Amino acid sequence: MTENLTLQMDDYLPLRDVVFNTLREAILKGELKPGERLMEMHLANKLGVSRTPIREAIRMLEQEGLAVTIPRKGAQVAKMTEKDLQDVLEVRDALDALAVTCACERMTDAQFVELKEAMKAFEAATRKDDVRSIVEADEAFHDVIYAAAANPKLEAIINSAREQMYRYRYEYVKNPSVYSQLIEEHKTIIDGFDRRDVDFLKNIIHTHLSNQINAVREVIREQR
Amino acid sequence: MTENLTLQMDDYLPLRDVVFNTLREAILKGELKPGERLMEMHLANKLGVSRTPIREAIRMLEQEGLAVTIPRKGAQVAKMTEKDLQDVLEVRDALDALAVTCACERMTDAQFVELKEAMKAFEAATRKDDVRSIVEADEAFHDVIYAAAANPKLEAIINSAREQMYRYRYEYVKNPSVYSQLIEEHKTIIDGFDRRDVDFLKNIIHTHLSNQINAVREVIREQR
DNA sequence: TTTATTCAGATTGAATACAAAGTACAAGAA
DNA sequence: TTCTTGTACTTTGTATTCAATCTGAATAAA
Repeated sequence: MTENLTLQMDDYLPLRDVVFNTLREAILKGELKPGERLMEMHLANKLGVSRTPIREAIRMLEQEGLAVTIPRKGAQVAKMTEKDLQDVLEVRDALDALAVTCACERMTDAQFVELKEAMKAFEAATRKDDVRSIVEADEAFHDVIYAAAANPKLEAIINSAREQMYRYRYEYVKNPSVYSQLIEEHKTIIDGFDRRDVDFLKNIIHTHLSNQINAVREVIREQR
Repeated sequence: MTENLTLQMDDYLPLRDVVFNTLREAILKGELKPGERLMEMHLANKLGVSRTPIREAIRMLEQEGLAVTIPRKGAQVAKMTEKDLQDVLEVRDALDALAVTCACERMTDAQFVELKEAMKAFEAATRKDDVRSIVEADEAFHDVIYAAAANPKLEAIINSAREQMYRYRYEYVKNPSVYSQLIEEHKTIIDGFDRRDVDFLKNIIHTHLSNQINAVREVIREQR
């Protein structure tokens, strides 16, 4: 359990949402580790709220696939097996293929500019060598593509899919040797959009994803 | 030792789950209509429980996309616009394509038999002319395919996607004139699996899905 | 008439209280 | 020793309570 779980009091947001965001972040960043128990009283004390908003937040995490509850035993941070990872990546591959297909058709010039800027921001983040900003910059880059796909439902589903592997992704990005490769891939993606070459893009995205498998797989192996 | 004390402790379900299932069913069957308010006290009285499990169930529905909550105003059954439907179908098309691709590779002989049986069950259900059993039989048919894909994550994501349009689907299936078409399509799908013809299957599934669009679109238009 | 304003009732948000079940561990029996 | 079993303690499940906020109708003001 992490020592400094503190609530980000973005007022006028119900506590359940604040708690949800806090726990979600903690899980994705690895502060709450897979298999770790989510005890209501403990979290309530830690966050200075009652059990009620904690419980509601847990129900939400559960539905997101980030927590698993066993009745009368409590919740814990969801674990992910290698098979789970494989499965999610299979899905993301298909969804990302759809996303680039849509984005290729629908991306506006402004969004293309945005994508190039996100690319630069990512490059800058890798130079800062701060894992958190790198992950966020990468996320932002892909968000531009998802937004360009102009399909909010797709966006939501991709987000829930990628969320499930993001905890492991943090570990992946911790390794500076992958930075240059990621930058290269992002550049190639921009090139693909420039030429509006759907098949090329699908390929790149596929590579981009599968490159992550082995590294993340390593992390999962360790955790057992 | 008492050998056959079949303790069904396993089927104990917390009230929140019972409530969740009940509300979910009610929404999918159209008993709770899009836009209808989900008032905690009201539901609590109706179901004979306190507000606590109701609130937790609402949080779960929310995460499933079946309800929308406005802080301090309450929850209501999620509405779906035509655009939403289009978007979800686009996603389902991609996911179902993945599902048949995987299923084509991985389907066992036993599962193929199961599929043929699900087909017969569906045909039988259409003869009974009971909307609920028809929808369930159709669901079961596709479940066999999803199971054969051997990817639980994919299954879960497809389920959440199709759940979002199932309420409208009920309306679609109410029209007996589509029965024969559905039966025909199911037969063709079985044929495709028999020949292990992925491209053919993707095509059929695509048709199968897009056939639903107009009918469901009609329902959505009416509701405004 | 129309527009503010106030206030009571309705409804949600959060905390607390109590009940039921699970867990851990020590004492005693085999 | 090892295995029960009883018991105190934890933790979850559900209900209840209290507080905050919203809604809408009645009233007052323009």
